[in-house]
Amino acid sequence: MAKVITPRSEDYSRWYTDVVLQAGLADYSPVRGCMVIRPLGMAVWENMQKGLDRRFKETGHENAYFPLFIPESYLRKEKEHVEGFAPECAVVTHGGGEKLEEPLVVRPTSETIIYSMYAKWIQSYRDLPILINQWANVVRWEMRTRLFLRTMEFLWQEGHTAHATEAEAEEEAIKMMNVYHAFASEEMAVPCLRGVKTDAEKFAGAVRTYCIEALMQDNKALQAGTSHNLGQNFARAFEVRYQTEAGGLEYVWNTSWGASTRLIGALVMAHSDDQGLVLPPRLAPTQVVVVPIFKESERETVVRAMDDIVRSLSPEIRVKGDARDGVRPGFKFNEWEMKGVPLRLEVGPRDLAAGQVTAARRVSAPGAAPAKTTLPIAGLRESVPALLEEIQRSLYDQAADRLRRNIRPVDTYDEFKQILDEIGGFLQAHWCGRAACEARIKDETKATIRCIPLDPAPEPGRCLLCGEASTRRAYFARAY
RNA sequence: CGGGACGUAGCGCAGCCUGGUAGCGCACCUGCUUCGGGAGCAGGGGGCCGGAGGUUCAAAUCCUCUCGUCCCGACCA
Repeated sequence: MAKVITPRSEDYSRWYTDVVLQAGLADYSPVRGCMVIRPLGMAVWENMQKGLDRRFKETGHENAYFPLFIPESYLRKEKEHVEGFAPECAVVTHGGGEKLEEPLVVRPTSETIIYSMYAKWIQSYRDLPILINQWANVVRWEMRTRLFLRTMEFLWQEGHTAHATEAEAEEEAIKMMNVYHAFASEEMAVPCLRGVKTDAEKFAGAVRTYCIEALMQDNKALQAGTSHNLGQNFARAFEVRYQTEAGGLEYVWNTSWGASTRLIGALVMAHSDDQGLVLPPRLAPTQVVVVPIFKESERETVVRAMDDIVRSLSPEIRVKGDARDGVRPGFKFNEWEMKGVPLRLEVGPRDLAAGQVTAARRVSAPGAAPAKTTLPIAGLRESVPALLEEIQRSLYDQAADRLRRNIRPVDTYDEFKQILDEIGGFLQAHWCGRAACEARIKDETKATIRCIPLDPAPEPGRCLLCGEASTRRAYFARAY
């Protein structure tokens, strides 16, 4: 990548787009606002799917699939839901050359169609809980779009559960927020804040929305996953009732939770640099690339050594050998760095003579110079996995350190505005709990309440804006 | 829909002010030499200069209209 754009510069947005396009994660589509996910981006998404799906299964969920088209009337059944989503819906009015009797909405989210089915499936308390997830695409007619972060169509998973009790639904909603949090930390190496949304920021139709919030390298926040306690709102709208053990008839309690291909955007903005994409080893489609270095006369020996190394690491490690002709090693180095491969092994005659390879990490340990090291060929099966783990850990540590340094308690509105403008990051400030104060702060500073921590250490204070009594701090930030 | 910018080769751009044979870099094709951090040389292919009208002997260039894209705002996983 020829560009030298620092992540904190004013060209951050341009830098992000360059990284995505040049690494080959995605491309613009002929339809404005839509995105083509290229094989590299899809492979990252598939790895994310594996990690999330494993966690969903471990917590007792099953996958199912519901239709893309939703009768328009379904969306109207829940008042807040339709008000929240109607403006961004794509609607099909014609099919088979005829005008449809009832327009079909292309799902912006699937609560309505799924809960209409749950109404058929649930009769008794013995049918509960229902714990279902679906992997799908959804469409939201966005005004302004950005690759991965906001596109008109995106891929995601949405979990939809039904429970017999309010407490069980609440527990589920919090559990799934924690699943997202663990996934982001352990696999994406992206540390996140956890908490609950304010009423103004919550999902249309939810009682409470829990979320995880990540911090990007330009110090703007990004919502990375949400989990909603829907109460009985949709159960009432779709008549989802069950007979209790005692014989009574009750509405079920629902949750829904989702995470999308936006996570790929989060991954890029959290780790990548001016060399291009940086992928954490656990999600990298290619974890190790082996680049042979040779003069023509040495070709056969060196390529054979490369093949041996690739074979010895497979299939536990996702490893590729790059024996392409006509491309010089320096070019390959830069290309694989641009594509985010976490670890590169260089094999040349000098290395072979010494029984070793030269190892170059895509990102060095914090503070360390980006120096190359050598590894004995005989021990690669042990040293490479260990090195990948170390890389994964150090990526997380760097991001966690950056997050920690960019959470600041703030007590006056002037200081709040100053830090927002000059530094950004998360600001912990007291808030009285009134929507009017929240709205005015958003209006005047573009900062929103990203979340309120679940277990705040009680701390009396005064609202940032109005000065009324407050018992805890909320996290504010400018966000994507 | 408000405010700003821009449409010239696949991509990125210069040329426009001051009208006169369509250019550069990257990419692509051929050949040789190269190969431990984005190779060098030589040769080559590729354009309705977004579209329409006008002015002119002559328009990428000047004028009018139009279409489209991008950025900033309102909406948002």
